[in-house]
Amino acid sequence: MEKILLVEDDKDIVENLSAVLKGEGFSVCTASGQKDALKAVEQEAFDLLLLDVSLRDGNGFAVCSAVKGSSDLPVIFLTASGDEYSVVTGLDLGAEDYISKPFRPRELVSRIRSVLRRCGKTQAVLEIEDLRVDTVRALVTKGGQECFLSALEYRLLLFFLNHKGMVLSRNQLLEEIWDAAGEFVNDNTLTVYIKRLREKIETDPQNPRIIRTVRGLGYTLADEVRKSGRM
Amino acid sequence: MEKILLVEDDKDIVENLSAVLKGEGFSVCTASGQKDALKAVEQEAFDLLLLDVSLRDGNGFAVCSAVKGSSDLPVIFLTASGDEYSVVTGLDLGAEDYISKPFRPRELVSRIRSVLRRCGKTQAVLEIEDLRVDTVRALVTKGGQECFLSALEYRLLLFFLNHKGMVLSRNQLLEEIWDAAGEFVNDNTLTVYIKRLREKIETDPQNPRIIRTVRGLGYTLADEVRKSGRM
DNA sequence: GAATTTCTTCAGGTTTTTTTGACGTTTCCC
DNA sequence: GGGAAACGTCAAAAAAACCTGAAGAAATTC
Repeated sequence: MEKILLVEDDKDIVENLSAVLKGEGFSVCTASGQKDALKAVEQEAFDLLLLDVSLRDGNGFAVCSAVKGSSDLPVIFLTASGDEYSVVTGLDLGAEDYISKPFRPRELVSRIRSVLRRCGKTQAVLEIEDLRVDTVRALVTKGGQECFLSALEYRLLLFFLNHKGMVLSRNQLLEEIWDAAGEFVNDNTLTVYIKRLREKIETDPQNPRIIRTVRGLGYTLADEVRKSGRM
Repeated sequence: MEKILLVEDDKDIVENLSAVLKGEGFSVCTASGQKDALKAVEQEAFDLLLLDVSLRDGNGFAVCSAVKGSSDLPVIFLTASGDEYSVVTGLDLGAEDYISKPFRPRELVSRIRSVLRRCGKTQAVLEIEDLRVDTVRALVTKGGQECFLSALEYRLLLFFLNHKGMVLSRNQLLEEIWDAAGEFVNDNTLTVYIKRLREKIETDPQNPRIIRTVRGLGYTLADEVRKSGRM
């Protein structure tokens, strides 16, 4: 799952885009100003930066320069319509692409995909134990046998794989996987999905090795599989 | 892999474009002046020439004339924005297309692909199972029998073939096949087309092997045909 | 300008996924 | 042990995703 940092200070756009991108299977973080953006880039490893040209505390160019100076993180600018100057500047600063507002979400997604592909940021295969996830084909296999996951099961697994070793709280998971449209879902939905996922990917679903419960805190996908259950 | 010669003397552009094109799977050589360009064309066989109109040692037209005089190498001009005169001259000289700066990398890539296809410089025959697509003649056959596809059906199939193995989301397909002109189409249009395409190219349309549905994620064209469906 | 083909949409059906609520089990603390 | 919270299980209801056939628009062809 590719991580995108969206830097934009129009709340409506943030909300809308966030939902769309999550729906398309991206992991989205947001920042609303230059400072936040730079801090986020420093702290976390993103695969792509979606950068509004006009921010309250200055323009996006500064952010782009800073980022490009210290990494090869791909950048897509969001520009106001017909703002030729920004386009030129953006591309000069090494941005990979730009898109003018108003844009169709679909088109943006397609641009994002294209840029990610071009920059080789699309991680193709994730593995843990005898479980293999081919993210290009959306193909999950366990010991060579294909596991047929539903869309949400797949998304959940992907999120775990991209946060190996971290304990993910129930809330965090509900937000990331379900909150795409801003709705709330029953807390138990997550529990059910964990169960289903375990049934499909664990060797012994009653005694889960891959997705472990950390009582009171959440769930975690074992970074490396330790020998025994209990500690 | 198609070989492109990029003739341009702005170092930044060269660097940027080079990276983009390489990222998209092209082989790129560069030349910064008329002389270099002509020498390169003589010495190596390219599939396409990307030619800046304004070069330090004269304009790109001379290069174009020379090249067109002795070969059928396709040419795309890079022109300064709004420079109508160059556009006309370029096309008069037999150039296949032009694009004005500043341009979106993605757009250039799509133009390049389009020109290559038009000029038959791209892979001519695509195959899967007993299905053969001759992209030069736009001829599709299944087990020797011709399939009569409509323009959109053909475009859809081609897109699948060029993205073998990838799961393509409905949005992505709508964007690529339908949304090019900015219009929206009903989501079901895609569904209907998938059905029609399957009826024409699948051995058993009820049980599609070539274009598979990945519920919740999209469709995919199997890059190798696996034995069975469900397990 | 009528006929034909292609494209798009609609309405309805089928299947699968997603969500939920009721109830069981484990864990922890008093 | 009793009780409360956290987590697990199950099955049924609700919703979404996908498929299908037909019919109205739009474009092409003759």
